[in-house]
This record gives sequence, C-alpha cells and structure tokens, in this order.
Amino acid sequence: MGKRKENSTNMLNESFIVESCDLTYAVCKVGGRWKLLILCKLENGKLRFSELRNQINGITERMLTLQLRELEKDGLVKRTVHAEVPPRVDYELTIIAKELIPIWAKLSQWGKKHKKIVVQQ
Amino acid sequence: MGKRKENSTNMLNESFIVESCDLTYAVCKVGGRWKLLILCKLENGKLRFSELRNQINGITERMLTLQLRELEKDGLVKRTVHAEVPPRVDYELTIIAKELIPIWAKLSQWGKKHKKIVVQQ
DNA sequence: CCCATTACTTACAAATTTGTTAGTACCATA
DNA sequence: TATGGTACTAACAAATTTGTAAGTAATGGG
Repeated sequence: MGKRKENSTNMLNESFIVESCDLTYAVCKVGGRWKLLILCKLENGKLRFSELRNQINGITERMLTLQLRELEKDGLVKRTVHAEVPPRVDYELTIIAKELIPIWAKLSQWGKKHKKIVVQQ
Repeated sequence: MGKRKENSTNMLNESFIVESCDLTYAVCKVGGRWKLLILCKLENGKLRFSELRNQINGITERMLTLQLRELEKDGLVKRTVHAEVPPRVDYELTIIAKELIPIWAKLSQWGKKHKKIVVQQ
C-alpha cells in the first residue's frame, strides 16, 4: 500500500510463495482488511465511491481508495469515471471477480459453521 | 502474533468486520504468510515439525512455530506430542480443516487462471 | 562429562499495513 | 464571491506482522 522494498526477505518470501502456490496467490488477492467487504457490497451491482463508504462501517476514505486501487490493479474491480461535476465514479466486479462468487458462498458457509464451533470451546 | 492492543482502532475494526462477515472471518483464519502452505503440506497426512520445516522453503523455525500455534488455536491443526527424546511432535489437519480442501481446489484453479490473465497485461 | 538431536523460546529489529488529520480540484448554485 | 458536494491525495504516526540471531530442555550414546 505504501511502496514495498524491492529485496527485503519479507518481500522475497512472499513472491516465492505466491509463485509456487496458486492457492496462496488467490487468497492474497483478497487479503486486505477491507477487500472482501468491498467485493461483497459489489456483488449486487455497481456502486459509487460514496455509496461504498456509507455502506462500510468504519472505513476511511483513504483505506477505501487504497483497497479499491489494488483491486482495480489486480483486475477484480472496474472503475468508471463519469465526466461530471461534482465527480461521479463507480465500481463494479469484473468477470473474473464474479467467478469467485460461488466459492465465496462456500467459504462463507464454512466460516459461519467454524465460528460456532470455535466459540463454543 | 505478538500480542495485539486491546482497543486500537485497527483491532476494533478487524473484530467488527470478522463478526459481521463470515467470508472475511474464514479468510482471516488462513491469512498468515505461511499458513496455506503449511495446510497444503498436511493435506496428505501427518507431518512432524522438522518435516514441515524441510518442505517449506524459506520458513524459519520461529515462523513455523507461530503459524502452527495459531492454526492449532483456531482448530485447523491438531498437535500431538510423543513422549520421546529427542522430542517428536506431529501435526495433522482437523476434520473442519479437511472440509476446506475442496474449496481450496476451486480457489487454486481460480488463482492459476487469474495469474495468467493478469500477467499478460 | 560432552555432544548431538529435536522442537521449540526469547529479545530484538525491520518491514508492512492501517489509521489520523488536513488538505485538493472541479464547477454549479446561492 | 462564498459555499457545497464528490472523490480523492499527502504527510505522518501507530499498530501489526515478519525476520534475525541466539539461546533452552531433555536424554541417549561415546
């Protein structure tokens, strides 16, 4: 989110892992604090910046911008700027992001179940 | 991994998100740098500490210990200590972790495909 | 007694992510 | 001319994760 060092061990490890494990790669793409929440909000269609901000409790404009920029760079979200004043920008899922939706559903089910089990202890 | 502050905004945001979004909750459980790699290695059965260390390129004993401890606490991995000297400890997936395997397969497919598409650009 | 082996732990430092606060440009409207 | 709304950006600080280096306990074998 800030720039990363080019050759830190941290960075090299991540690169290596992500190269060699498609699963880790996939999870990293949605690994930011707010990313999945954003993507879920977009499941039902386009939303503009302010709509996302208002629907996501606690997110700052800075974090929303940062997370959206990464999602855009990674091809999960499409950003459209309308030439108006005041500005209007909206965001929507790309095709490849939509392919994740059924997987999210399963993961979400698992999460719900797991949460119950672990909390019991 | 170190202790977290009790009432940082950071912490409170995470708690809130994880409470309200089962999907984010699920992804957080495997969100550590090395966790998915560890879990993948365990897919085929038990491994001992040193086997994991040797199979995972670049991981330190400290990180392996930390990640295993969290996985154990979160009920994804079962740890068994054998009363021997030198010590022998092995790790295996729990039932609930095994339920994730088919989902991992899908996600991994998606990752592989996505990696190609994004790298092309 | 000394060494080797295994699975760790501890103290510290570096890197990275997240949050805080205060701006910016644009133009229509009052 | 002053104000307002929208979608940001910049500089900085705090929190968190990850990595480094050096230990530790227990016991069997030499």
